[in-house]
Amino acid sequence: MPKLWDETVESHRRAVREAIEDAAWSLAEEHGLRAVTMAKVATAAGIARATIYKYFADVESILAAWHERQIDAHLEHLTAMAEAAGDRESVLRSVLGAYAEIVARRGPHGPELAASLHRAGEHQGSEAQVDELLRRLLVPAVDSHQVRNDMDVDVLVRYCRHALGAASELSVDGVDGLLELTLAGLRPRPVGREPSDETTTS
Amino acid sequence: MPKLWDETVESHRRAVREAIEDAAWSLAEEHGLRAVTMAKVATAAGIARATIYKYFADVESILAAWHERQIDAHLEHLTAMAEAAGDRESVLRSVLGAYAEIVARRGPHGPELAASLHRAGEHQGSEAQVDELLRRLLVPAVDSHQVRNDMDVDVLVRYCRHALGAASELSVDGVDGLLELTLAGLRPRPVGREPSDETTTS
DNA sequence: TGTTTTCATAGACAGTCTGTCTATATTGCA
DNA sequence: TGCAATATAGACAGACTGTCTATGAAAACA
Repeated sequence: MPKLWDETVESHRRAVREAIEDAAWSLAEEHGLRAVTMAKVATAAGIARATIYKYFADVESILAAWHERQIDAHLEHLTAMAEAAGDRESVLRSVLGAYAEIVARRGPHGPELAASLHRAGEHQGSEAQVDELLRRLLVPAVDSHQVRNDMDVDVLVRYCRHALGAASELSVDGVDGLLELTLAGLRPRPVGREPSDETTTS
Repeated sequence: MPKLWDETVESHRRAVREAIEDAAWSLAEEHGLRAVTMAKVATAAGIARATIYKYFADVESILAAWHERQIDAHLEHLTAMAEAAGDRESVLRSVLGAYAEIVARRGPHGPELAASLHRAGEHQGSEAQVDELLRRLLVPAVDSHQVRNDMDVDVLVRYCRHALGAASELSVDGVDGLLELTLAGLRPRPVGREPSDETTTS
């Protein structure tokens, strides 16, 4: 509910934009994605329906913008963590843990929204950026043999993101175990042990 | 395009149902979920718009039914595999591998549809059944110490399903590596090794 | 065979949402 | 003060929905 014309034009427009995004998200959260209409968003945001079209083309754009805002904030958090001091092992652990926590916190509604936005071509915005962050973390870890090197890094990255994505269905205390499992998958295979099948990397 | 009245009434209705479902899916695949309307589905299926309402209440129901049909077929396949002869290790491997392959084959459109259907309350239909299958496989494996037992089985199950879900973004040859990673996460921690931090499970 | 039941159909209907376009009013800015 | 940008209510056509007819066609039954 932004006041009419608060201070400067630019800040006003930004305030209205955010009010629209928040209203849309809150409607989606409460009544489901399908129930979000331009008219309801406008009402909830406290503006006229006609006005909303000067900010967004359709409902999807609104939710996509909201989503991007969230992602940006999360990415900032994760990036800061990735650049923090500490040995590679613990940095990797803390970043992956933080990601899992984010996923867990946004709950079951998160994937739903993300998937709906997927198709809108906004795919580049979120997962790809997480992937890039993970890759920057994993490459040196692979080189220094802290993470198995018998695998394409692409696969490692997708594995991490998806495995930790399970946090969306887990309670907060399950997340620790999930992180442990995921990290265990990354560890280099112990050499000279495990006399079963595929010892050679094929 | 089912012929008018083929043989018996029941088989006719089944044929029409499937024609509707297939038409809806093909529209969704081609033009996106949002573009699927009852009118277009009816036209594509070769029936009148009014008729379609005697089979399905709305677009979501149609896609949900299509999805369920696919899932059922896949689950049958996986279940057969799970009950096949062989040691636990290789059965687990083949079932997980088969699941990953299914996910990879349905491509990037799969998660999109599944997520949209999620919210419709159809959640019970697919993931839960996969989870149950995985659980039946994992519990004895945990008991016989072929899979780590320091973790809630629930977490193991979610981990498996999500990690293998990464196959949706991978090419077919990446799937092998993904399976390897996932299985590595499941293996019991080697006792008495790894003198780093968390040696005790705590 | 004729009768009855089941189904498909076209068309109409009100209701909702969309996207656009007015004319008018308000506010910031120079 | 005047100009440019914005917000607004209202109107509008178009699309989709869900329901309801009346009509006809095909199948099932006796």
